Amino acid sequence: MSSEKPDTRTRILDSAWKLLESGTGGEVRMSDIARAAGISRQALYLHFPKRAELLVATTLHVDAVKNVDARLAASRAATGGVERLDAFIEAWGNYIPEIYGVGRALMAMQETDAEARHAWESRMQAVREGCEAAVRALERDGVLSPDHPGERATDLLWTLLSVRNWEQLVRQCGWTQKDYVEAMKRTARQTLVRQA
Amino acid sequence: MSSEKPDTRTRILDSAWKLLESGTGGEVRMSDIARAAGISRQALYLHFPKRAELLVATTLHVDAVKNVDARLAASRAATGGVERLDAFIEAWGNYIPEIYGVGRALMAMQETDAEARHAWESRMQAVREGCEAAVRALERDGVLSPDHPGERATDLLWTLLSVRNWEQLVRQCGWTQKDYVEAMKRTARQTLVRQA
DNA sequence: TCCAAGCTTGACACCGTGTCAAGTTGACAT
DNA sequence: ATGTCAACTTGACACGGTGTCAAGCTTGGA
Repeated sequence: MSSEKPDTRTRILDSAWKLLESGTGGEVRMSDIARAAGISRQALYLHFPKRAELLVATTLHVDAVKNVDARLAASRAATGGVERLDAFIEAWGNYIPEIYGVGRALMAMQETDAEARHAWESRMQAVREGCEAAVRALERDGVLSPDHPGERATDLLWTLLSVRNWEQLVRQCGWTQKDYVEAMKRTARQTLVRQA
Repeated sequence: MSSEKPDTRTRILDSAWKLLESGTGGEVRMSDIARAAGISRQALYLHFPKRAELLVATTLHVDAVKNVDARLAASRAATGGVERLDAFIEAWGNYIPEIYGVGRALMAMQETDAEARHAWESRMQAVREGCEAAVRALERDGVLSPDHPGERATDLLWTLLSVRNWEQLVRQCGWTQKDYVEAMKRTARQTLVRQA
């Protein structure tokens, strides 16, 4: 990793990201990425022996560029349970479109490639933990709805905030990003927060 | 269609369905289906020239066997808006696991195959219409939440009841089917029905 | 001057889909 | 018996994408 010259590697990662983001419709092939990075297909395999590895590296690269960790962590600063829930949904919800292209490719590979599946799952783990933290904050404040015992509330929130749901509402139904975030906040509050 | 002997065709469809349902982990290949049906791979292509066609035919076959239309239609019998919402969620929610195997394969092909995408979308159209009908019933009763103008309520319900969400909650989080249906009913009521 | 890293080109194996040609089998009609 | 037709068989192959391998070229540093 650290022994490698950053130049070419970064160029590859940037190209891959750009191609995946623009979502040309068809799948993005290794040869496409190589061409975009200005190297041969075989040289690309010198850097990333497997397609899945390249995809994983690209997500990490995007994460770093987009300051994902920092943005998700910041949402934990809110003191009140409900405010924290809102802040988390806002942070993650607005992050989805920025990583969607890469995530989409990783999700598509999940079905076949074990490595890709593992990568995506561990990636989602961060989100899962964010959901968990938000639910715990609600619990601490005594405002968590009694409808969802155990981990159910976390499961539900996690599912509600899935990339697939964002995809459906924003890409297919044509919602704006703002609409999406507001609706998710409202829905989460209605289902997870004990009603007075 | 009608000119074809039903025997082999049905055997193929049954085999495909069974293989897809059992979800062996890996993808189900044409050769797997042919072997299961007791014919050669090439003969399978005689019946279904494209993989997507076979998948589409299999879904229709499953639909027919499972009486999908009848079950979804029955949910419209409920008079009250809220009861109809409940009935629809119950009908569709309990139908998901029965068609999941085939749907999964079709969803996986969506990314690459236009025919598969179209088939899946037109398939989901029936669900979408069910959601629409349920929302209209709420509207007629004057109990639809004012939070969701226009088609938003339908979009939200449709997304909530997506196969992916079922997959996540039941297959990944380990919810029981009953838990899932109850939670969806509750969530739908909390978000779509005007709170007193 | 030599070496090594990083790249190049070209060839190829593997796998799954889809196609094609030629031969086999069995039912039915004359 | 003979013909014929449909459904099926085997075997071979094209295509596209991933991943591998070998051999040669270029460039910078000791």
